[in-house]
Amino acid sequence: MKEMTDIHMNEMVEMLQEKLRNAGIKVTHQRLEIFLEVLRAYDHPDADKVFKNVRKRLPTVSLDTVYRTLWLLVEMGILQALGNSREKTRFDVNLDKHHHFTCRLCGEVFDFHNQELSCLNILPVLPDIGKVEQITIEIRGICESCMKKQDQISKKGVSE
Amino acid sequence: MKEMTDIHMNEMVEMLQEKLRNAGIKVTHQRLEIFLEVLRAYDHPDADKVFKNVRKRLPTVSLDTVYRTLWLLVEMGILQALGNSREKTRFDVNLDKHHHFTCRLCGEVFDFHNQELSCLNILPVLPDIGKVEQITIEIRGICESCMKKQDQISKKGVSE
DNA sequence: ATCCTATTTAAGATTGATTACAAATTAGGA
DNA sequence: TCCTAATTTGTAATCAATCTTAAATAGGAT
Repeated sequence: MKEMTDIHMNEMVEMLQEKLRNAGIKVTHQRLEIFLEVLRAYDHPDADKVFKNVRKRLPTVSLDTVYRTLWLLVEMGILQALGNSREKTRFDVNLDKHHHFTCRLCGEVFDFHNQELSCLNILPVLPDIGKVEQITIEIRGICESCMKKQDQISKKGVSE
Repeated sequence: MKEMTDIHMNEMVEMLQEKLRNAGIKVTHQRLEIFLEVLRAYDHPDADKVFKNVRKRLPTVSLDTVYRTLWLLVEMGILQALGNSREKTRFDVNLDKHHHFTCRLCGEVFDFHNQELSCLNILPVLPDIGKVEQITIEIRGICESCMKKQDQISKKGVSE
């Protein structure tokens, strides 16, 4: 799917090294190999698959390092994590079309309605991909109540 | 958030009873109480929260029953499960705007681009809710390759 | 009301992903 | 090169969720 020349890969790894250095984070061969593995992957590998493949080149790498590195790269905006499997499954009465806003601070989930989202016109069949059965739209951010709390804290910090 | 009168609740419970009976599934007070608990909840509770609250009324209910019932109701289309916490987290190089199509049969994830999705105009601040930081759109369905496999199987079944 | 079967309970074991910890190693500046 | 704090390693723990078994319970068809 994703064509990636060796030259392009080298550029990406150099970019990573620079970002790490700028952030004062050590450039270890583990981190580079783990990043390379995700780059190289045609699919979207899970942590265990990355672990197994990196092990072929670094036989002593630990699963822990793979997890820590992957999430580090996500925090740095270099990778993205698909799905929200770290959260517990929540259950909701299946009423009319509505969407969910999850606060990343308190974890609360709020319903909201949005004309544009509800009227999304996704073809029932995506060419060359498959048949669409379900569209999930999840919005994440900070809820009003948590924003107010943050404001109060930052005001306190300034006034002191 | 979700206003639900007692009358409305009764209607919903009757609807559930009818659906259970039509499906030949026994109407137990456990199932009704668990459904009622999700109905009553202003938020979107996880299984453990449902369990703890139902226990207040049915002190002997087991966690196992709560899980079984919640997923039963999801299968019947009466509840929906938020998030995909049953799947492992996958990692992807964070390139340009693209979306993901997950095949529910083989689990493969495919990238695709969609003008309409990429140009979605969500307000950065949802009134009365909070600040938007991230929009995730996940499409689920059956990929081409799995559809072909299914076709072959059904043709085989007919020709025999 | 009776009977058959689905369902629930209880308590524990299991799975599978993810994270925590102490000890050993290493990157990178002085 | 040396030093030190950051990082990694290997193992063990955690956590949600599921399964197991056997016994008890309760729907609902007749």
